[in-house]
Amino acid sequence: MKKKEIILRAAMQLFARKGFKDTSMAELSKTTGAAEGTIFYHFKTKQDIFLEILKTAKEEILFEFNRYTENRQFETGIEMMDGAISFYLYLAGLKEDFFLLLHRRYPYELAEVNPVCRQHLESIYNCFVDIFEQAILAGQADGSIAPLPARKVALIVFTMVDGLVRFKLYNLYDAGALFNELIASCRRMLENKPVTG
Amino acid sequence: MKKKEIILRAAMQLFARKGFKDTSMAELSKTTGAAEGTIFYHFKTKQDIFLEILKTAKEEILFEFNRYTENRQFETGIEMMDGAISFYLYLAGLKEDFFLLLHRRYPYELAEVNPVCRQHLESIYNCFVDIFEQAILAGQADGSIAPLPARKVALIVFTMVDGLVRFKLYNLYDAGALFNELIASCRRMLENKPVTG
DNA sequence: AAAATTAAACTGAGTACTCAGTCTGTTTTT
DNA sequence: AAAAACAGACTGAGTACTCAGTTTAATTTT
Repeated sequence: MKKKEIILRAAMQLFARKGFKDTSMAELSKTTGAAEGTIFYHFKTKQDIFLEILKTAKEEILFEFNRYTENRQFETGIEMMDGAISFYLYLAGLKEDFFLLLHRRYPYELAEVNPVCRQHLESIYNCFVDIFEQAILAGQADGSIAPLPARKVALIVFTMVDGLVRFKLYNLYDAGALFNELIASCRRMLENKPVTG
Repeated sequence: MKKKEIILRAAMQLFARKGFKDTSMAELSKTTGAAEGTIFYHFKTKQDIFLEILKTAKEEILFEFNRYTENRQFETGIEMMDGAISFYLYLAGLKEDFFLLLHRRYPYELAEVNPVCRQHLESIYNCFVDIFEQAILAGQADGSIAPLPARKVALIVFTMVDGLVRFKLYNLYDAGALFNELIASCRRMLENKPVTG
């Protein structure tokens, strides 16, 4: 593995676990074995390291998302939603450091002044919400999901699932204990209840 | 207003908007008009300022919660839930800086090594989740809410509402546009559907 | 009521330290 | 030998916190 990639990976871990500001170049140099000069040879600034992490992660998530949608077939939209929630939680476990980073304030503060950062973040979030929206639209087509405003409800489902991830990352509650109830709650929220009579 | 209180209020605003680490004592000194020495006369360390902010905020939230529960009467548990959600969003608007602070990583990182911080945070979160749980229990007593595990579902509702607050605070989506749909989604999730036949 | 005493609040220059980023030079690759 | 990659000492700005001393306010003594 090239020094540049070693630096990127270590920086992602440190920025996620300790925060951007609380990670010094000296520390990054020490953990990677690369001299500080080497780091600044590959990246112009500390911020540039962060932006490249975000770009790489975005591409990896889009890749994982495509792999997920390709390999799965669901009977109904509501089952697709179960799968989407599971996928998000699976991804949060697979890329825990990145999700930790996404739950820090730094990316959003940078996004307010840096359009490149904003675009990366938007791509990532749109990708996530799209997953849920597509499940809802599919469910509405096959009749398993009620006729609700798809995008809005997708956002609400996203806040639920992402909130669970936050609980887990911040060690607030045992997120695993809530998983089944989360799936069941989503079903009650979305399911089509045919009007009788 | 005493210097000490001026310092506390300014520190809350700065810690919330800029972050704990990114707020220097020099800046706090400048915005309050108090010399740096004065700040350290009133607080032993920078961290102590944060802990006192948390303690004060906790007391204020408990006070607001009591005022809320005293002055309201609801017909059914499900209506009480609507009120609880509105209360949370109202509080998040009233004490925006504090909610910004609560959505930073610093409090939770400190909580992992500082038991006083952890206890303050637990009191605050338990208070919030209690509000939702009480509504669910009331609704189950009067038959308006389905027999679900009250605490777990209360946590899920909390993640939804707090997620909406996060959207608003981080300027990710227009939270106001989701309010009505959030209330409706919660109702679908909780409502008792009597079995016919 | 004026003066003397005490205590609390406040000040800002100073301290030791950390930081991102630079500079100069060496090694490795082409 | 030229170019790319690497190394680490160095810089100057910024950091939380200290301390010796000053100002202000309250209390006691005359």
